[in-house]
Parts: sequence; structure tokens; C-alpha cells
Amino acid sequence: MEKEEKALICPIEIAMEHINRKWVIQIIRDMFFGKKRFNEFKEGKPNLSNKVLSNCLKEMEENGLITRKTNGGIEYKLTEKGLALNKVLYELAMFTLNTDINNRYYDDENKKELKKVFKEILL
Amino acid sequence: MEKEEKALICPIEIAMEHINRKWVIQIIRDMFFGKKRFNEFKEGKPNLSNKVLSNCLKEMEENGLITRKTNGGIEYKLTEKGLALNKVLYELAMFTLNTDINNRYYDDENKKELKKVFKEILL
DNA sequence: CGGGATCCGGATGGATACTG
DNA sequence: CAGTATCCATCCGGATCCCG
Repeated sequence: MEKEEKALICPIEIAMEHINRKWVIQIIRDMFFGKKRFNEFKEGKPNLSNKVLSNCLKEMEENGLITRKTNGGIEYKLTEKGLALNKVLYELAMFTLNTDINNRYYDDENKKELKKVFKEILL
Repeated sequence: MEKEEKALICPIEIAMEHINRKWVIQIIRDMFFGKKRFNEFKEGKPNLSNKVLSNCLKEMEENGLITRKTNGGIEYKLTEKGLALNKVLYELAMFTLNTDINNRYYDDENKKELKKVFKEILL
């Protein structure tokens, strides 16, 4: 009997399957910033419809990123696994801030402040 | 005259706009692993059609992640900006490896080896 | 408040065949 | 080798209305 071999799937691809969908990363970011409820996630996202948000939260729950609990209304929380995305989010933010060399999106002061905020919240 | 304010878009969202499309991350990973040519990117991706790959490479070029140059055939290369995604890729890989606590995808030896490889190539 | 049910249109992905 | 050109399927987002 030979040793069982699992086909080695690239871990990067597996990670991307968790966060590929359009709103997932933004919702996770919101949760790191303290948001918990359905209608909170919709704030500032005029294009996010109920259906899409609902599906999104469901998929995130199936993927083990969040939990859904009743607590005088329904609250969503990051799981251990969801929290483990902190460094991914941090590096995504740093990528943008570090490659915005022509200050297309931010001036130097913005960058400094944003780096500080993301570091405090995500690391 | 008041100070000009740019609307502050979340840097995480901007980063995601670069890598959201289905094959982008895998192509960038391939490039970190030394692949340069159209047909090399197709290896191991039976569902990646010519059209989709072509569009994908075009968009990545527009986004400043890669360059396209003729060199006895056409070669794609990561730009400085593209290379700056190294830590994002690394953290994506680590996320999967660190949260696979039930060894669903990898056994402990695989994990150790994969961590080593990604560290060498991406950091 | 936290969604579910429908419906629609555009974007995206994929297969196949062909080309300079 | 590095794509284009078609055609087709589908997914997905978004709008709207409805419900317990």
C-alpha cells in the first residue's frame, strides 16, 4: 500500500476562493472596524443590495469566516479563521499605500494616518 | 480658499480592484515562479481560455502590474508595482496554511515545505 | 430589523475555430 | 507562439417588492 497523497492545491488559490466575491473583503474590513449587523454593512455601499449581502454573508458563514448569532437582533462575528485574514487585509492596504507613488489617491499625510489606523486595527 | 480634499477611498478596496478578477492572482504567482509566456500561464489551468487570459493580461498591463515586451516572442514581466504584491500573496498562502487546522488540504509536512517555498520566493 | 422572492441586464467565463 | 473572432452559458449584481 502506497502512501496516500492529497493533490496539492495552491494555498493561494484556496485563500482566494474565500475572498474573491465582490463584497467579502469590504464586509470583513467592516467587521474589523466593529460593525456587526446587516444594515451596518450596507452603510456607504449604495450598490449592495439585500440579496447580494444576504448571499454573501451566507457564503462567508459556510466558509467558516463568520458566525451568525441572535442577540436582540442578529449579529455577525468573525471566527478565528476570519480573524486570521487580518494580515491579508493589512498587506492589501499597504500595497495600495506603498504603490501610490504619484499621490493619485492620497497625499503623504493621508498615507501616514491610514498606515497607522490599519496597523492598530489589523495587527 | 479651503484646502483641497480628495475623497478617501479605502486602500483595501483599491487593492482588490487589481486582483479581483478570477485568474489574476494565479498569473502573478506564476510570474513569481518564473513563468513569462502566454502558453506557460495556461499550463495547469484547463479552464483558462485564450480570450480570458488575453483580457486578463491586458487589464493587468493597464493596471500597471505587468509589462509586455517582445524578446524572441512575447514576454510578460512584473513591474515594481506587481512585485509589491509579494506580501499579499505570501499572507494569502499563510492564511490557508495556518487555518487548515484539520489537515483538510495538507498534512503537516506539506505545510512546512510550502511555507518554506513561499517564504523563499515571495519574501 | 433582517432578510426572502423575483426579475432583469450586463459582465464574465469558457469552448472552439482560426490567423499572422 | 500569441493571440482574435465568435458564440454561448452563467453568474452576479442590482432594483423592487414583500414578509414575519
